[in-house]
Amino acid sequence: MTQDSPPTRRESGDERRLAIAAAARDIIVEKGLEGLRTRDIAERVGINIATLHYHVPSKAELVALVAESIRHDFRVQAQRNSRQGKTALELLRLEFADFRETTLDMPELVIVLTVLTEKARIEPAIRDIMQPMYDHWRDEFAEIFARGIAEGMFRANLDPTSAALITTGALSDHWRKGFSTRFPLDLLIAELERAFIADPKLLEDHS
Amino acid sequence: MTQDSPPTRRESGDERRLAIAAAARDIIVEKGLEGLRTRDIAERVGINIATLHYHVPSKAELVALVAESIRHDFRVQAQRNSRQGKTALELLRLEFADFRETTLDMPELVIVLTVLTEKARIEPAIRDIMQPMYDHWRDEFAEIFARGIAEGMFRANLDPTSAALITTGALSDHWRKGFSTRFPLDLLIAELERAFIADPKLLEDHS
DNA sequence: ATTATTCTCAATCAAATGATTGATTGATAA
DNA sequence: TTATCAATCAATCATTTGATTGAGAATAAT
Repeated sequence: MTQDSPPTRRESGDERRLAIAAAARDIIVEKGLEGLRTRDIAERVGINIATLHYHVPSKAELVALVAESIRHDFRVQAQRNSRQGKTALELLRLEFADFRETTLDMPELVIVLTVLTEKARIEPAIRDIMQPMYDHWRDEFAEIFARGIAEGMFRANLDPTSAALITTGALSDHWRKGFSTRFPLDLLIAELERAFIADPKLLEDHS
Repeated sequence: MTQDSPPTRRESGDERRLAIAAAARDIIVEKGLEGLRTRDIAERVGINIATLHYHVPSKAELVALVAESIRHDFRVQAQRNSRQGKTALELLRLEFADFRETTLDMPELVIVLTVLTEKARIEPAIRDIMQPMYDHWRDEFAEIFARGIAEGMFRANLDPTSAALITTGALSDHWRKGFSTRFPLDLLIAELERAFIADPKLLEDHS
């Protein structure tokens, strides 16, 4: 009776909230935000509904919790590779590599991001969390493009912000439509490079 | 008593279904798909819930009806301008103009499209309706790019499908984030042109 | 005029759903 | 040891919500 699976194991508040967020994300991936039920989350975590409400008071706060967990995951992901002493083109390729890794390692992350982005349109609290994520991503590209123009590597008539929006838009859209025919990401990225580079001869091929 | 607003004016089945779809779309824009309630639709149309169910048997069919109505609107929109005897660049600009018109005239249309695209991830019946729309849009761009390369107007190293995905992705993403800082669409489109054109000198400016 | 069909509603159901209550258990500090 | 707090659950509430029933009008067909 002592070696059995712990009958009433107790988790700390933070652990529980993490588990709740994870379960909620799983369900959002499976059934979308409409199909998200507090009962289902509680069941998946293995706790009572009342316990769920003890840790996360309302459903609105639950969705906010999920949004925060997404933001956290992206922050972690964004800090994996060093950005020191690299040319603009190298930085651009680093961004592309990061994106490829993320979509490969955690495709669900990207689905939940999409769902919450739509929710952000309606719920200001969610918007306040999601908006800065996109802004930051876009600004990163914009800065890379600006530097690349100064280096003479990218087109002189390139508008950094527009190019950044095109890039993030194309990448977002690519993963968003993961359900449909998955076009090779590498081809898309190669075309993006050609779109912004000053001279094709500058494009040494990279593995 | 005869000039008054008709007390029990009867609509034909088709008219009612149109009104129901329109009301549903309004509510989706306001509250998202989660906030879509049959009662709210009935109230907005001015009919009883039972009457709603008479015309549209279930909620699933209701969402499908909305999807169909979206498809219909896009079909109509796509056939406004003639595509006869135009160069690839002219065709590309026509596509851009169509997009600009649509997002200006019916921004809600685009919101509902986004919502249903997410729904399509989960619901095969909706996917079957939405998927061809995106495919068609992308193919249209791809064909324009292919022709433009043959004409020598677009870059010789351009991959038509990739370029089409970048274009539709960038445009989709732009309207999707309508809630946030609305970056000028014209700047985005101008950058897209520069990204695919063979020689900047070929870009005569257009009003 | 009579019949059939289409359209409409008041009333109601059954299930789902977010949330609360009141009590219990384990850990922690005094 | 005892008082306090954090974590948990069974039971239940109050609405919400998609859907149905059964009956009655308006319209069209014969």
